[in-house]
Amino acid sequence: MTQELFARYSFLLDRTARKVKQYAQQQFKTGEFDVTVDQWLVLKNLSENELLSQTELAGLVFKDNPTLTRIIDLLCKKGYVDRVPHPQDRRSFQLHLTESGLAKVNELRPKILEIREKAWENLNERDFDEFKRILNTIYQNLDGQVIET
Amino acid sequence: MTQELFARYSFLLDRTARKVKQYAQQQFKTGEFDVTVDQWLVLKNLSENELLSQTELAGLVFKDNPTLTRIIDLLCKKGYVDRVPHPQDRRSFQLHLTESGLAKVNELRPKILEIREKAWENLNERDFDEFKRILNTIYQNLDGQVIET
DNA sequence: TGCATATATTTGTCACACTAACTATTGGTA
DNA sequence: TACCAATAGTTAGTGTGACAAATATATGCA
Repeated sequence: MTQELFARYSFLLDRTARKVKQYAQQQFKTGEFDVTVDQWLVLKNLSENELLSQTELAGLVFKDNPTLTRIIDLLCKKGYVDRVPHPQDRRSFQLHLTESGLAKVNELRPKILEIREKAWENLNERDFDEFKRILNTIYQNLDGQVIET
Repeated sequence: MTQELFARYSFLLDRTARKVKQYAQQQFKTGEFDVTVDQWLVLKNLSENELLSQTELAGLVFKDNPTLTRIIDLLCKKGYVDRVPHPQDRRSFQLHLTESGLAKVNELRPKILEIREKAWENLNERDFDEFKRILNTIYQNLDGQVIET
C-alpha cells in the first residue's frame, strides 16, 4: 500500500476536525451563545439524560474525567448546571441541568443544527453513511473496543 | 434531511480525530520519540522544504502563527531546529533543520508510517479516496477557499 | 523624506486533551 | 473488623488551538 499517501489521513482528519470546530465556535461567538462547542455537547447530553454522574457523562461524550471536571466547572459558574451530591455515594455527583440551562439548550438546539448543516453542502446521505462507517472503523481499529453508532 | 442525525458528524469527527492523535502520541511515547505528534508534523515538513519562514510553514501545516511559534520554540530547545535570521527581511526567520533534527526525521519516518497504518485495517484504497474526498469537501464548505489534495 | 499601511513574529488569555498523582469514599474479603 | 483494591472526582503540568493585541520591520506613495 502507498504508505506515504495513506499516512496523510491523519493530517486531513485533524485539519478538518479543527476547521469544523473552529467554524462552529465562530458562529457560536457571533450569535453570542455564551458557551463553547464542547460545553454545548455536554449541555445537550445532560438535557437528554438526567442525573448522570460525571464519569457516566464523560463516557457519553468521550472526554476524560479531568476535561469534564473543568467543563462542568465552567457550566456551573455560568449557572447552567448544578452538582447535586449523590444520595448514596458521597464520592459522586448527580449532574442537574438548571432551568436556565434547559432554556439555553432549547434556545440553541435549532440554531446549531443549522450551523452543522453547512458542512454537508455538495454531499449526500450516502456520503454521510460512508463517512460515518470509515470514522467508526478507524476509531475501532485504534481503540480495540466495540462502539455503537 | 435528517438534521439531528447529520449533525452527529461533528461529534464522530472530533472523537475520531482525537483518538487518532492520542493513539499516535501513545506510540510516540512508548517508543521514546522525544517529540509530540504536532512537532513531528512540523519536523517532517521542514525536512521536505528548506529555508521556510514561519508563516510559510504555518500555511503548510495549517496551524496559526502563534501555535507555530510555540512549536518551533520547543523544537529549538530540543536542538532539532534553528531560527536563522532572514538575510533580507529582519522581521523574519529561515527555519533550518539541524543535523540532529534531520537524523530524528530519518529515524522516525518509517516507524511513524507503521503506526499510521493501523487505522486502515479493514479498509481499502477506495475507502481512503472516499474519506479524503469527503474530508476535503467539508473543509472547503466551511472555509470557502480552494485547497489542493 | 515621511507617514500610512501591511507583514512577520511574539505575547497573553482562555479552553481543551492527556497523563500522572492525589483525596475521599466504597465495597469486598480475610 | 480491619484492610485493601477499586472507583469518583480533582489538581497539576505540558502541549496545542483560537483569537486579540503588541512589537518590529518593510513597503508604497504622497
